[in-house]
Amino acid sequence: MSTRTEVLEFATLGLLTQSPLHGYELRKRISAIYGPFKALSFSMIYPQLRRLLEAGLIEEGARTEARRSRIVYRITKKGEARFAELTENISPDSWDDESFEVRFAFFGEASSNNRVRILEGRHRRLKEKAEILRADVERPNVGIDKYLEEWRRHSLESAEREIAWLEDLIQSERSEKNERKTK
Amino acid sequence: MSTRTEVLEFATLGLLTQSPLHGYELRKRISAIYGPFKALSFSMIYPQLRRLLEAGLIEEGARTEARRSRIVYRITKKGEARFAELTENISPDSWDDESFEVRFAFFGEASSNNRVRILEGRHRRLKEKAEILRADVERPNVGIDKYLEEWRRHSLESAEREIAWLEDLIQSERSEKNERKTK
DNA sequence: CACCGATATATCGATTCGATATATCCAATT
DNA sequence: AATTGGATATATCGAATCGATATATCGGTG
Repeated sequence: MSTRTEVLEFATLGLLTQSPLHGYELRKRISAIYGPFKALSFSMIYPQLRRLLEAGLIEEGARTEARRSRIVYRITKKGEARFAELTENISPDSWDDESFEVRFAFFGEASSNNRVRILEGRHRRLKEKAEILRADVERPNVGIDKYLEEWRRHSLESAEREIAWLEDLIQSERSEKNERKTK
Repeated sequence: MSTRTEVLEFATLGLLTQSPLHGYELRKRISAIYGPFKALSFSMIYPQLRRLLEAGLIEEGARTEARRSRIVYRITKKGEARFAELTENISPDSWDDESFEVRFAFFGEASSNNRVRILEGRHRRLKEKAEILRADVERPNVGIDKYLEEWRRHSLESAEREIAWLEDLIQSERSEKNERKTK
């Protein structure tokens, strides 16, 4: 799941697993995952839907008479299988900001093992990032712009906060799992 | 400064203001501004340098005999003027993540007034973002995935921390200015 | 019932990325 | 002294992606 196209395929199948949708609504929901000020462009959505349709991963639902110009898509068996496959299939790209964001938004669909693996991967990646930033920040700096340094300090803090957040999540994933076991 | 090309032009001129550089080194330094795991691609750098050369904003420095395949560029008067112009010319795009990051990295080159204006703009933008997230998080949620909600909560916290960070910076910018005045 | 903003699908040119090619420099190894 | 390999350095191409815009319909308001 490295390119945006792949991330989009995952998000599309994931959302259609929950309920049938048309392109416009799909775009809104994916944009909502990305958060404010970061919408997904239409030119990705519609060609994408056609691709998935041709591949038999989604199918056209019944067109309501009321809104003629609206095409509702629902997921097929094949599409569900593909989504499950993508969910299981974690690559190092999954720790990238956007990939992680989307994977995280569909955690409800994944297994607990899977959730933990993804959280740990993201955790590892951020640890690496933090180490690099820390080395930059703590090095006695000669001739480095003080504002750039200040930005790095802030980035380091952000990374550390996300690391702590991930640790909490991993913790609670694990304890939930144990609870289920001992029940 | 909306497109990546424009951000890159700003960063290039800014770095060349500080010292002459060749493409490879330029790319490394711009990537350093972006932080770990987010490099700039070569296909942006070299065509960009040619454009700036043609526009007379940069010029080829003396080629050292030692390293034949290395072309060092330095900024021209015209280039310096252009950089000053870009520094002053703030648009709403300047509050976008990437634009702000780069502008911030060249704060040393800007006037104090300019610094404050940029910080305040970013502050405004993040306030807006935080409000939207807060509304989402605090709304009694029916049927929203608990992980997506958790992600929003985390995003809100990050935004709030950056807001506080910006407020500190604005504060210290202002007090420095006053100190200079009263001297 | 006329208007307008939100809904809905669609496409195009321009931008940007990712992968790769080619060659050089330099330090370590043999 | 020759060889190897990894970092340095410039360059380009096709594919992916964006941003802007066109077109039409829907639903509520005056």
